[in-house]
Amino acid sequence: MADTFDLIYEQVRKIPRGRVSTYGAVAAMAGNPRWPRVVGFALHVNPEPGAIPCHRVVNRFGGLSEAFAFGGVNMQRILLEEEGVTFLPDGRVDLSKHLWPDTK
DNA sequence: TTAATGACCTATC
DNA sequence: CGATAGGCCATTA
Repeated sequence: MADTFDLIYEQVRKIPRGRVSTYGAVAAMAGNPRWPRVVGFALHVNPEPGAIPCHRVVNRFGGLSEAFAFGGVNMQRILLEEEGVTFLPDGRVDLSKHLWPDTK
């Protein structure tokens, strides 16, 4: 059942606080660099919203998702800000400062 | 069962 | 270097 999803959830759960990761990165870390779309679906299902911080997962542009499963997109922005994430005036997350893992 | 779509990304020209 | 096109997995209808 939760075989492919479990890997994704595991990766998302490993995301440190105050940091954001991308679907492609999570998928790649999960062991499948061709699941960015499945990752989105996995988070869409979000069977454990209390253990799967989807708000820490953003797309390659740093833009959050519009179909947030927690309660609201604005709530996601607050959560990230509370965690210490910086938001750009464009409404995107500063991947250059919170992208995880830090590609350096 | 087949077909289409989707919280996307990577590769190539 | 920059831009464009296509493709992959899974799910749902």
